[in-house]
Amino acid sequence: MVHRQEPVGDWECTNCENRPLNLGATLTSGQAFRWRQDAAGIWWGAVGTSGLALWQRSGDSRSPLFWQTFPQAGQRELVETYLGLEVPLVPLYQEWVSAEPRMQNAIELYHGLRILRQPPVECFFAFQCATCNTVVKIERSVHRLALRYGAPIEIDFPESAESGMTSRDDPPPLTLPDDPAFSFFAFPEIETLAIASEDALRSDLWGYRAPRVIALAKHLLALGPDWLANLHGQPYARAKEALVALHGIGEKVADCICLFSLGKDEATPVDTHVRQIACSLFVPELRDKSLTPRVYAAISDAYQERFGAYAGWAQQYLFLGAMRGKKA
DNA sequence: GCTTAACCTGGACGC
DNA sequence: GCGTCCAGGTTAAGC
Repeated sequence: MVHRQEPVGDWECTNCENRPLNLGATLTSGQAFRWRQDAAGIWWGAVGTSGLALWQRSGDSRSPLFWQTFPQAGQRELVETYLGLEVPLVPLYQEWVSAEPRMQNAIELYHGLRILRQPPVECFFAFQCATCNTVVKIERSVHRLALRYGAPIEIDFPESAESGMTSRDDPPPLTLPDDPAFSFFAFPEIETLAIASEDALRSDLWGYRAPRVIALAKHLLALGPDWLANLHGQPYARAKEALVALHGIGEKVADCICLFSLGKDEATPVDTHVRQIACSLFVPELRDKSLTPRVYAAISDAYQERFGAYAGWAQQYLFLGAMRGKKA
């Protein structure tokens, strides 16, 4: 990885006029853990074996999305798929508010928030780290895992561009910060994780989750290299059932994998925050109940009955509101 | 079928 | 400075 302080390429642009996007909320809403924003407001991250730089006018969900991919330029489909830009949000907002008027505030706050379509392997292992942990520490652990076992992604363009900010609506020059935090690595292969060192993972703050990561990688290898990716083509219920059958995967993590990487838009991961929201809005009778499988199912059903095929998307708006409210 | 404890770690908080 | 609590869960044992 070569750090450069001169521009590394031209921005490309996707028009978001009819597809609102809230880049900041989407990348910081606890779906993915390896995005970093530089001082110029550019988001840098890795998707598969590609590096991405993304920029949008702050606070404007209808601003065009400016992007660049590395080392191969022009991967528009990768960018649009990853950000779930094909989903028409505005009609969904109308449906959600009709079903639950108290959604209006969350929609206004996070207008353009989208569910990511992440590579399944990264999502699968990143959420192993989420058990009994904080978002800051999950980010640190996942970043260190990629740093230790992932392949470096070159962000080094042969043709540098003379891009300059000509108005406040233009993106800043695309310049990679000279900071190790902005080094990018592909997420490790399953084969690599299967022979990873437990001690190394523990030193990367994976704690008691370290042996589970290695065991799950071995299990995935035994199931076949495409087993996880093939769940994409299965119905939600079947995909979740297959995931929960793995030792170490519970309902919540299975739903996270389904929603954030397998395209199961109706999946509603029920964590402590989502549960509290559901009990305050929809199912107060479950407020004092333990989160048994039956209660988990009742809470999931409450979201899915109200918000239908995109219940997971709707729930993410409420979840982010709860998370941000707690931080504030 | 429900409750409880154990599992790592570090930041927040109270004293 | 130190002790305690808690954080986007899962599992297994005990009742």
